[in-house]
Amino acid sequence: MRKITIKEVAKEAGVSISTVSNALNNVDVLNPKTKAHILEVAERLHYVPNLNGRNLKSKTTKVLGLFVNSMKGPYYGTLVDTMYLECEKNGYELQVFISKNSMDMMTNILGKRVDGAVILNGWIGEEQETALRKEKIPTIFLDREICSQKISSLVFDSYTQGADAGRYLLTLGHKTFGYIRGAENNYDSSERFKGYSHVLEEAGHPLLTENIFDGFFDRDATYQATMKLLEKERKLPRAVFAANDQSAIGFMEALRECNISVPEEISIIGCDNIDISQWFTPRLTTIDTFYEKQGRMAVIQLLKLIRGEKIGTIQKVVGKIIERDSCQHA
Amino acid sequence: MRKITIKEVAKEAGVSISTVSNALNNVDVLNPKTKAHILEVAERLHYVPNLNGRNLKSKTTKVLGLFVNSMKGPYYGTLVDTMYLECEKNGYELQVFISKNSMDMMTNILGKRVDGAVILNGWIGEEQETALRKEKIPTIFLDREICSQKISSLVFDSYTQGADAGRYLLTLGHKTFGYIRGAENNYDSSERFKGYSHVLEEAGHPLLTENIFDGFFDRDATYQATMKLLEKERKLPRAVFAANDQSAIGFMEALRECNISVPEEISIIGCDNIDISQWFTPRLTTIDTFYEKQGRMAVIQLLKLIRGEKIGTIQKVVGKIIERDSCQHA
DNA sequence: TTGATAAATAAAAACGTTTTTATTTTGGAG
DNA sequence: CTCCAAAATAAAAACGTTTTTATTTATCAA
Repeated sequence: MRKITIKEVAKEAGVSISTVSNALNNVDVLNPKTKAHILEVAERLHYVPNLNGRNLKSKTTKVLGLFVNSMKGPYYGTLVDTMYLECEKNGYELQVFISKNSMDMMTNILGKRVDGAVILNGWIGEEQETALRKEKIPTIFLDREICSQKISSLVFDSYTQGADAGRYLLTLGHKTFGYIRGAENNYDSSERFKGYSHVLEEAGHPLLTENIFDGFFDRDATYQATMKLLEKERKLPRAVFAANDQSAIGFMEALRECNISVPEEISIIGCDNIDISQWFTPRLTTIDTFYEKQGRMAVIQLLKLIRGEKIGTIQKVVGKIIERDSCQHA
Repeated sequence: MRKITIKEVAKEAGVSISTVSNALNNVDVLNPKTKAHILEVAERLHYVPNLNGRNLKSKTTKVLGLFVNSMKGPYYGTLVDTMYLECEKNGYELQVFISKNSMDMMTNILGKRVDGAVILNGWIGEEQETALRKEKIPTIFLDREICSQKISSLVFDSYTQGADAGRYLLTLGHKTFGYIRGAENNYDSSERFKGYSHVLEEAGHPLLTENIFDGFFDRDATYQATMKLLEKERKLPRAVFAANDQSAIGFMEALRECNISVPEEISIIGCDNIDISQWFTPRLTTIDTFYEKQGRMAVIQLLKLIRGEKIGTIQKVVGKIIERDSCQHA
């Protein structure tokens, strides 16, 4: 049994291939009867169009691509699922491209495998940015602020989140502060740091370098680092802001292990409001970044760029503090 | 500035397009000097091959596809990341196709967008299965047992997992048992159920219908369902097996809310050994399903099918009980 | 030098579609 | 009937590659 192409369908139905194509893409130029007949034949032969041929000629794929270098962590699943929902609503497919090297990513984008791209944490540099700009590929960046005709940014307002966290802890009367930072060179982590430290500085309680800890956005890494820290018997700050909830939780786990009680001895506020933060004991005070919303907005904005309804902009999603049980007055 | 195709590169380099193609795909039939020159020109013009054209003609994509209907939950991230690693090692790309309808999925597979497919939870039926078999598309199923020339299954030995859980709880001397099942019609959930209930039955302590609870593999759903259940003041079984860790944790959270202590009043064993199970209090006794291993094995097996080195088989990954703090003697 | 062979390059065909252009068929008005 | 326009269909071109086949150029033994 040979491979069924549009040619076989045409032959079997006794029409030309262009007529089959028209029937398939419901162009309403056909006699309804012929169309029905062709569709019946296609169905019977189990014809499935070759997407490479189709996409090559039509220069469109109806696919949006999400480009990431990993899927680990509670964040991605939600992001993908909300993006999918919005794509489906608009007749687009969603495909996720995993890649730790920016070349594969660029090949897929510039090689026309998608109509538009959402880039989360490709380690892409100046060169790739300009390539995307020049080729006018509709693109949304989730991890940096850049914008051009076909490129939009949709980032968390991380600076303000940091500032809010700082102000909140100050309101509670704390005087010594710590920060658990995320991955190096990460936009969100460094913005949160800037906002946080700026507010503390202004209030006359600057963040000391020795109180900046590494968490890498990771629960386990933070746990390990904190345990190591605690071996040294050094004095900890009274209030801590973690760059994300996972770090906050890893931190609290280490503290619990060492019988340091939260929030009595240390207040801690996280960021992201991931599912688990409301289940942990003590329930984690955190900043809701509305990251489910981000996925939806990214798709909506990307479709506008594709359709040419809008040119690129930089949008910032503001967060909101969720008060729970991990912070208390000094 | 027009779009750069292989034709532009050929003209600029003063050679034919077939020569450019040869240079690009490092076929070693070219004069090294010409090849270097062509590569230099391609680089300078920022040439990127159109993947649709390439894949159309060459009939291969060097892409493996993972087909799922959702990405939520701690399981997927790990699966994807381990699959990616194995793909990369073998010169393949990994792309994840999200889709809640089986048609999109089939279009992508039969439409030749991937060289092989790993199917996790497409709701695919008889018809799709035979289509895949007939077309001889290399495929790995992670959610059912089927096999043919180009189709392999790689499932958890869920029956044995269930039986092991049952035996373990029996060993601890328990007499009344419960089961928190997963999504309806789910292979793993029903296999675990079969193994579990069979062992209990044989031991003379059959699982009562009233002690089968709905968890849908979901922490929150299980929590809600359990809270509802506890309103009724009915007697709970002394030992419970949950179809996955998330359910186990949702269950324990509800119990804690109602001041029922684990493991003193109820012993509970989960399944999967997700990250969080070792962090939860009490630390969850569970069955390690080695699902990171599954991702790697799936890719390895799929590549063998693609290369024609092997024909389809059904493989079962056996699990192992991890004893922690959520179970104790009756 | 010549001729044969190998090496290097070019030309043409093919992949499976959609799109553009051309042709045939149909349906009325006169 | 005949003719013309509209409707329906078919033919041909195009999309950007790789692969197959053909041609040119270089190499070297006689």
